[in-house]
Amino acid sequence: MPELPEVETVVRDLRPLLVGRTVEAMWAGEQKLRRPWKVMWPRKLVGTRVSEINRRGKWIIISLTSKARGRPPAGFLLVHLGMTGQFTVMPSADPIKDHTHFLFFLDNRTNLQYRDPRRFGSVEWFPPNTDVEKHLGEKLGPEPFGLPAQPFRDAVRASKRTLKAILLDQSVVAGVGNIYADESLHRAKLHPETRGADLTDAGCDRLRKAIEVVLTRAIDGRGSTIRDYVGGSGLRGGFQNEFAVYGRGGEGCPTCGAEVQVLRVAGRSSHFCPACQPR
DNA sequence: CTGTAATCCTGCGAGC
DNA sequence: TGCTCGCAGGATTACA
Repeated sequence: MPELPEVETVVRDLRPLLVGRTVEAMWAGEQKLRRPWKVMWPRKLVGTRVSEINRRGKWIIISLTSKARGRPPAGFLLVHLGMTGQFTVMPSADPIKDHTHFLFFLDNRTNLQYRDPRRFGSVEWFPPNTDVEKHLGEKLGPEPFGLPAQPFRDAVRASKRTLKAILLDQSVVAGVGNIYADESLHRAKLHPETRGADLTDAGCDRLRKAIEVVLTRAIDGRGSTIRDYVGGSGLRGGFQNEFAVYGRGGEGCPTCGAEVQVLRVAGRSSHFCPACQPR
């Protein structure tokens, strides 16, 4: 579900609700997430305080600090929302929904909760001396904002894969998923099956800028809710109403009116306008 | 190197 | 209604 704009919205929502709060108690369910996690949690996270929450690609990084000397070590929580993850702060009095996998009870009668019906997400704890940015950076490409032109051209043209596959590859650019890959390709007027190696300088530059514009607008719209997604305070997104092609197969292209087509590319359904995005 | 399919899961809409 | 089928925002792995 969540791509960069959704994750960014969650982080922005959660920041004022979480930073400075102390974890007073915690609960974790029995079901496995994508990676083994519960056993890694020192119970001692109780008593720690949230000092920061940040995003890198589609990952959420929560920094926990010890509240006082002699208290247990804190560290970091690395969270990925997978397809259906929801990460919210809610009043403790609210009922707990199905598929909730952990709760952090905070010091102001609220709790941080992770809910994920399909359990494709993950939650991992790392010790205080971990360089989380570096750890993520080993597999993640750069953030898609303010990218310099030449390295992006080089990265795209180094591959003979389709543009769709390249955009979904988190090691090229971090944060783009199926929705925003299709929307970016439409904005750049590039066919999803075009080969990276075949792009001109101008094509690479259009694509780079299109990604940035699309993601920025999606963040402004608080992300896209197709089914499950909610932000950190439980609010749905709004950008789904501005899709040019995603989920609009058979409907008219907003630019030229031609019928939006759907193809399977890189194993994912890919929506594009055959007139605006010729091969 | 590329592409494809399967895998991890639950839920929902389409079609019969 | 109720059933089956296919598909869904992600990421990894095995295999051709």
